[in-house]
Amino acid sequence: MKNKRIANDTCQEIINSTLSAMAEDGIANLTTKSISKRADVSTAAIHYFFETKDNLIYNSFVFIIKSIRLDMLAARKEQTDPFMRIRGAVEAHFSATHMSEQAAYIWPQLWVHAGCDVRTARLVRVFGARMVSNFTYDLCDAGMERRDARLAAIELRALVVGLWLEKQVTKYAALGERREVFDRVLARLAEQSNKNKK
Amino acid sequence: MKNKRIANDTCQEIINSTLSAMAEDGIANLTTKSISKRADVSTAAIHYFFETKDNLIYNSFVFIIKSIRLDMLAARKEQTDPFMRIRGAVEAHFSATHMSEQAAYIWPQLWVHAGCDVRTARLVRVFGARMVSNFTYDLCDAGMERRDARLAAIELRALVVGLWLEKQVTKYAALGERREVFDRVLARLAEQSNKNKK
DNA sequence: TCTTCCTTACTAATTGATCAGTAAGGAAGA
DNA sequence: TCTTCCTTACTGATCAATTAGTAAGGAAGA
Repeated sequence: MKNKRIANDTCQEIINSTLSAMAEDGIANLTTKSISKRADVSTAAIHYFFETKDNLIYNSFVFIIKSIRLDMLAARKEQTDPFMRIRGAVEAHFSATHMSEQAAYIWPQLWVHAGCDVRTARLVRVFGARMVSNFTYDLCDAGMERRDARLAAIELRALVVGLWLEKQVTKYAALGERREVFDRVLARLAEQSNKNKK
Repeated sequence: MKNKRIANDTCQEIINSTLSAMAEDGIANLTTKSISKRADVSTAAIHYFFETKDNLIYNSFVFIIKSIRLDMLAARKEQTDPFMRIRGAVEAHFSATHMSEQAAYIWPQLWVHAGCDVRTARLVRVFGARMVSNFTYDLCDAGMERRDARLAAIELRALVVGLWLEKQVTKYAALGERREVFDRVLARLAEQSNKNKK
């Protein structure tokens, strides 16, 4: 309120507020006023730091993509076994530790925004492509042939997104079922790549 | 313009306009004015038929869900082989024949809206649950055990949604790859259920 | 003093919604 | 057949509220 020289913190606070407001009320009801209230700053501060509302939204998306990306990379580095790397990446995707529960609701908003904003579309595309690329690498590492690995990676990524959406939005499956589906797929892939090795 | 007594057509035109406006500009930029322009009626007409903007949005969502649902049911009825039924349902989901290309972009908007509207949330949940239920039935029909069928159905549904999203938004895979991924999964399930039969 | 960070105070435009009014047509009685 | 009456299906004008964005200035540290 009175402390100064914390511009970076203020910026971050505005971004956090943008994400939480978006998650709760949807992008349709996202206003500079609602953001400024949550961040406890004036609406003018938003324009001071981000110029336009559109730019703020884009930068908020960049922030979460980066966060999850970092989480996934960190989870990968801990593991040497390729399947544990995949599992770690997926877990980071699902939990996103430092993100609040609500922030998880950002993904569909991201996809929507990608539909009418080129920058956001690229952001989403690059993130997805990297995930597939990582999975492909891991599966090759596990002994799969390049082509099979690529297709399996695409399948894996689609599955992760689909299961994520099911958990967050559609919600027809029981808690254990989701986990079991994923475990089975991983087990099958492991079996498949072992067969290749022989 | 001047013709009256075509309320049903006008209603439908407003819904179509809502969907196309939503697909093009996103739900964030959806206004009664933009809808009324596309439908070539006054904004007052929108309120006359749908009372509130929110109610119009909900009814538009109901319309597409029903449309796709009908398409899927029609596709299922044509087939006797369980795997062909699954394939038909998925194809209907991907193509949505009588819908324009743009309308396909509605899904993420639906998921977003489900996040802050209970009615929409139920709509999405029921649609997803029915799809899983249908797939489970088909897989049982093919010879799978109930439990396996249920898990495979959840996997299948997640895969369909994930691949759809990849095609529409993320766009990292080539045209053939998507098809091949799905074909492989179906082939594997067929093999799996054949093994059970023996 | 200068720069950084942010507020108060504002505006012009747009928003969803409401209003009174009306043209078209069907139903019913004479 | 003609008149009267009522309902349906809208329109154009207007509403208060809200919107994103701006201009000016102040407080505080360097």
